[in-house]
Amino acid sequence: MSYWLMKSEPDECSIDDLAAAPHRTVPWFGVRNYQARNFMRDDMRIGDGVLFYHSSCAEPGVAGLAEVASAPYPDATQFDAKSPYFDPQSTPDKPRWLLVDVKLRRKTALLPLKRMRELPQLQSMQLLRPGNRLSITPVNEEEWRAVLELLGDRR
DNA sequence: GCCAACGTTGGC
DNA sequence: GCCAACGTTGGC
Repeated sequence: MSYWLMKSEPDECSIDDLAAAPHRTVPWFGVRNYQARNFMRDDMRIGDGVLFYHSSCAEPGVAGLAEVASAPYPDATQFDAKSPYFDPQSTPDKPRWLLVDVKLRRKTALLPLKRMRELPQLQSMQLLRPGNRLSITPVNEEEWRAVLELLGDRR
């Protein structure tokens, strides 16, 4: 069992969009970074815990808890010439970009990035490293527990 | 809108 | 294979 933090721009897919999706599940499309892809392709397992993070918005932070809900499979948007995520170099028999489905466990009170930066028990998180841009980062068990504790009784 | 960080591209 | 230029991310 592993844990992850996955960034989503609320304009694209917010925690409420995830809650409203069929089966409260969305394909994590649009990742075009090899490191992030490799996490989905090689390291994620169904049932892994996910911190659903709102980025590029007024109040960035963890907005809910989710889980990995599928094995990796090709991201359909890479074959769609009209999609901003279109990749002309990718072919259906040799897809470059794989994704997993992500399923909501529960929406939480927002744990703002600002607050996360202040909490000593979260300082090891990759998210907080200066210049971190990776949209998917591993979360270790201590960090996961610490975040759960912070979110625990604020349903 | 600025800018730091860093991934990607392409010339050599 | 190096590395400069360029593009993107994302907080502020």
